[in-house]
Amino acid sequence: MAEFLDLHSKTTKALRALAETAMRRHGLHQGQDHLLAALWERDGSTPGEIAAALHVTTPTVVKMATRMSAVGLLVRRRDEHDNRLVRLWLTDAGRALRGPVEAERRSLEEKITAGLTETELRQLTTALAKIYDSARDLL
Amino acid sequence: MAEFLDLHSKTTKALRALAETAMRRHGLHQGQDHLLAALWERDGSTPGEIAAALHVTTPTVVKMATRMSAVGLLVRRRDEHDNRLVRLWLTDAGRALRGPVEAERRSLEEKITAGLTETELRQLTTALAKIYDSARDLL
DNA sequence: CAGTAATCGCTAGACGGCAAACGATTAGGA
DNA sequence: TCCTAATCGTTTGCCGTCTAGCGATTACTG
Repeated sequence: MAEFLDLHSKTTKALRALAETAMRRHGLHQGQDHLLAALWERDGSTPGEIAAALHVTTPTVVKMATRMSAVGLLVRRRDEHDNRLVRLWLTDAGRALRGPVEAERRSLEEKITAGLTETELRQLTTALAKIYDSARDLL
Repeated sequence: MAEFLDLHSKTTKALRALAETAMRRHGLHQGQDHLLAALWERDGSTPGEIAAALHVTTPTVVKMATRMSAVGLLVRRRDEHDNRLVRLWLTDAGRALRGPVEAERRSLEEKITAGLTETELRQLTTALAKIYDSARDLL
């Protein structure tokens, strides 16, 4: 009964736990690395843009930004031309995490996929992408 | 950069959203169907047992049980022989959801995997199981 | 040009999830 | 037998996530 969904769910929880302990080593909470990644890619993005990039709602980004701002990873600043907008800017501390965090993430991916051959991994990625597309269509 | 992890993360969010709207049709919140499933399988389980079955911590089950008890899906009762234990028992309302919820879950699984051939689905399941095993080992 | 509509970020409140600490009960050993 | 250790459920507090609703600013339209 719902074989794939159950397996996916279990895997998700295990991967989340791994990612969490990995990121905690750098003083981050689960998901905060993704927010940072968005800023590493485009510093000064707005909460709305980041939310779209992370497949998350705006309030989620707002809350995370507040906490991350409190620990000095980024700063909030209103846009000069459009006063509705807020832009998030990395601090030196936020920028400094890029190397270590990206390495950590690559390392995790490698460990996780170590048991698969190249072919298996390619097939897995392709099939999972199809699942993702189906899910998006049903949304 | 972390190709598989990113894809998996996106897919998880999409599937979660789908499962949530599906279960909301039956008045349930995300994950509550799993707790019910554990009781359908073995009514009178303890929070600890359910937590283990769901790959979740005990406090999570306790909170969910409190809410689900408030809406009349189950009842709490202390074990007669061991007063440390609490057992969760389904109400008629909780039992009545089994058919519809299981059908909903099967339907979702079918829709999600409709784009894959039998072979692709089998390969996907096998590969994902390997990922899961790797993750568990690293935990 | 004025007023309405659209766009944004934010707050409030709820839920699933976790770790840590607490209290009560039972089991086991000196 | 009594005292300690193990076992459980629960509480507390935090984080990520969502929906709904609010307030402010900008854009558009008559």
